[in-house]
Amino acid sequence: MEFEKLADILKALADPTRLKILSLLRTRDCCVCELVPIFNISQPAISKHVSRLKTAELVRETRKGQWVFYSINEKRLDEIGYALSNLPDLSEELRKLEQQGLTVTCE
Amino acid sequence: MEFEKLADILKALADPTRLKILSLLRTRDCCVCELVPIFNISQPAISKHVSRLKTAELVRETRKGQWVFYSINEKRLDEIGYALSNLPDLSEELRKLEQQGLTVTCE
DNA sequence: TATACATATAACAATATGGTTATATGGTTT
DNA sequence: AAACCATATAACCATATTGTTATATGTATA
Repeated sequence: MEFEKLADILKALADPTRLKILSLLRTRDCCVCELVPIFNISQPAISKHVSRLKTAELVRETRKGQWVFYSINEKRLDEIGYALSNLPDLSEELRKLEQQGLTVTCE
Repeated sequence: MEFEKLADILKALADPTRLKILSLLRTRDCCVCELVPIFNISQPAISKHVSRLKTAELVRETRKGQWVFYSINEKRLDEIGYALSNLPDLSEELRKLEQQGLTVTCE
């Protein structure tokens, strides 16, 4: 995964409210009106948080009557964990740097 | 790991420049003056990025003469991957919600 | 159809983020 | 001591983030 895209998904994860929402969704799918009383922020704030998670494909939504239920995309979460433990090999960049004589040698 | 702390570390990771710096450090330790020509941002910008990574304990620094070499803390990175795949169980919170009659049932 | 409820969007404010240039600090070398 | 090089910090700016309140939209129901 490219750095820009990985960074975007990490930004979606990098908020305590959104992490707690994801944790809650591990137990079961929830709709916005269930999440609101758990946090002390407004309904639009919760709505924006789940929307951010949806954009990053960390959750999916399903409308059921007047409610919209959100579910966690565990696969996406594992994908990110994997990407972090397997960051790309950039030794080629460092070799180029060396060819330009820009590396620091220091025994 | 608590949500606040995990979010802080994820914020440190959630930037393409910092992700690339971490990738470079996988190959070998680097000092700031080696990183600067790889990116087209200023030396102080790079300095602030590595400082952010250091605060999150994602890198460690070692002074060698006039240079400061940064090394990756792979353990920390794996820790985060693990935390993401094992978010806490908040079923208790949802049980409380149910007792308050705030859950939505919808067959 | 009118009303009610759940969710999303708009407009705004305060703060955080990521860059800049200028300058200070720490260590090396002449 | 003076000059030099690497790095960090300060002051600043533009933009992004995260919350607010007010309002629009979508669906169900009296």
